[in-house]
Amino acid sequence: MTKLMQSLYDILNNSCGHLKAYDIHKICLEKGIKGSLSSVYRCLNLLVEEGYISRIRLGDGEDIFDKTITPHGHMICECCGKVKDIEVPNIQDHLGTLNDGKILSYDLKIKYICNDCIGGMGDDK
Amino acid sequence: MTKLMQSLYDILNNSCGHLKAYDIHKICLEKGIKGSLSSVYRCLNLLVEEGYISRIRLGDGEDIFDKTITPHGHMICECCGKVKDIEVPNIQDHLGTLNDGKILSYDLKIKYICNDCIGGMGDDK
DNA sequence: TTACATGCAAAATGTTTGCAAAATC
DNA sequence: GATTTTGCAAACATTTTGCATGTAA
Repeated sequence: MTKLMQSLYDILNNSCGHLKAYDIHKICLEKGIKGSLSSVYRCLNLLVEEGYISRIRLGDGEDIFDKTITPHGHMICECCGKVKDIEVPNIQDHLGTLNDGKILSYDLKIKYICNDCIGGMGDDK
Repeated sequence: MTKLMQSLYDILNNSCGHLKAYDIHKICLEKGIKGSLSSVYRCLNLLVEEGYISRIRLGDGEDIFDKTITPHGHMICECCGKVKDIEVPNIQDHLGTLNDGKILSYDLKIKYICNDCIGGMGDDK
């Protein structure tokens, strides 16, 4: 675990938990930690490989890196882009009934409009 | 609906239902339908916009285009890459209990190893 | 003859890589 | 001094775009 890797890991863990590589890089610079975007990618990938964090492909733009490594779902607000983890208590049961092959992992992705955006309409993304 | 759009739509509908733009383009050429890859993308996007097909970001490489437009889950075999639609009967109930915001759509993605790959081990992707 | 569909090449995007320079042990 | 780790720029893969050309009503 290199110094940069440790810094990136800390940044992600002290955040909301869902950051894009670009955001992590920006926070780095703000904190005075130097590291190029490519190094950030490189280190994040290492962290993923070693199981410290996970990487999620949301579907529209960049991937996000997630401090949570256990399988879980994500709700993505189509309006403000916020990402929220969700528990998916029934999935495991459901998956248990599938008798084809061996499950490795799963991800439930829900697109929605969060209450903030419904309420305070107007603050478009 | 242009001629190319119609052809692409037909190709997708007469297939397993999950194809990459690249594959669709290849099938086009094989069938003697001329159309560049960029036109294929352009037309597929139009078909998506107009609700005839859907587009799914699997997570690793290219997107796939799906003839099924109703929300459903996908099982992706990590070994051979095959994609299988799955019913997710309990999800709807579960989503009903979330009282934050308004659900637009969802996608459950399950990575697994299919029986074919477990059985006939060796035919690596 | 006008509008629209297409092909081509170039741009855009997000990410990875090769290699030399720098930092670390 | 040897072995990482890094920065930079270039490569990369997938997808989109601009514009000139073609096709068809």
